[in-house]
Amino acid sequence: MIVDHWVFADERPPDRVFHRHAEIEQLLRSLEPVTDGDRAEDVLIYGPSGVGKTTTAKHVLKNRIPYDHTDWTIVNSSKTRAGILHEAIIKHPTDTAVAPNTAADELAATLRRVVDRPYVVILDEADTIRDLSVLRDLYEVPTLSVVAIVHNHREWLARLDQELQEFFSMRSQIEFQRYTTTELVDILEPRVEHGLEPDSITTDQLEWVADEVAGVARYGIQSVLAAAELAVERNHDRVREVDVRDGFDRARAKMRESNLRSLPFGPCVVYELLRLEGSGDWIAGTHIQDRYEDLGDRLYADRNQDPVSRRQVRNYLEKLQEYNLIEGRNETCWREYRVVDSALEAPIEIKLTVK
DNA sequence: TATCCACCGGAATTTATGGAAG
DNA sequence: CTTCCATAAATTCCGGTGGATA
Repeated sequence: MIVDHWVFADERPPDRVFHRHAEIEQLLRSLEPVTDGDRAEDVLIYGPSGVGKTTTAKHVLKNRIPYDHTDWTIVNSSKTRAGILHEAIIKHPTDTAVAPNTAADELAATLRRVVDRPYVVILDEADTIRDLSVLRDLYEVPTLSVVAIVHNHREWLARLDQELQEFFSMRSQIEFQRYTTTELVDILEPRVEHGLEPDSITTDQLEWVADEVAGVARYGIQSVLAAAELAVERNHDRVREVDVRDGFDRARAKMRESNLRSLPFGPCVVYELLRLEGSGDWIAGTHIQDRYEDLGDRLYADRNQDPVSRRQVRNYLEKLQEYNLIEGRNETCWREYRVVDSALEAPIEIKLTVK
């Protein structure tokens, strides 16, 4: 049934980009000056997750711009001013060596010195950048241009200071909308063709998946894989309706599980506390904080760490929500939480002694 | 209705850690 | 070894909120 898992991996770029023609053309127009060796126009790309923003930007830079005209890179692991400048320097083809703890001003100077022809820096997940003044540093590099990729462009622009805000508002903004069902089917089909045996899954079933995942490609791809996996486990010779139906849950569960595994010990403790105390029911935020305080050192008994403050427990709860592991309700006072999947255990062991 | 109080979460500040340069 | 600069995590501070109490 499944002939190639890699086809479904998040990191795998698609063979071609579907249904982003208008967006590609618009991006190309902004980047056009680089073919004459000039600085490109800066671009703001926005839209929800999983709709091809990063994929499209990468595709355009990689395949649609002649390489001998332009250097480019994608920056997404760094969230601070110095981190972004550092990444932009070391990823520049001049291979400049620079220490990771250099002062930010110095990094900005180095970048200005090193870049002497068009250089496009893609700022992926730019809404998570802490210090947006880095945009000014980048702007002060004569031939450097920025492609910023964000979820909410209004919020992002609001965080900029007056001058930068005006600057970016004047530049081209490209909106990416959710894929329609038929568009998403076109995206799923080549993966199915290369990743599964022929006739493993019907077009109707793909349409169902595309519809269910509301235009989010990543979720759709994982759902197809999950359905195929279930079919294999159940000895079905092709994907059946029940496999598709259960595939959605499995896909979500897998995404949650990998999220949970990526979290450090502290948030895991709070997660596990909430899971064991609540068994799926809503629990007052204060109660979790109380329990955490009561248990105190015992939670960290076999670790070289101390328990953290109540405030930090609240930060953990917020983080767990971002990762879709828990839900919260009541915005102001009397906040309550519950785990999304009470069967999902954190990869740690804690003992809940007397209540 | 007026006052009180616990809680939430934003923002500023401190702490822990680590690499590089002097 | 000490100093400098960086980051991420944690703590401290505090204003807004809204139920509780008199």
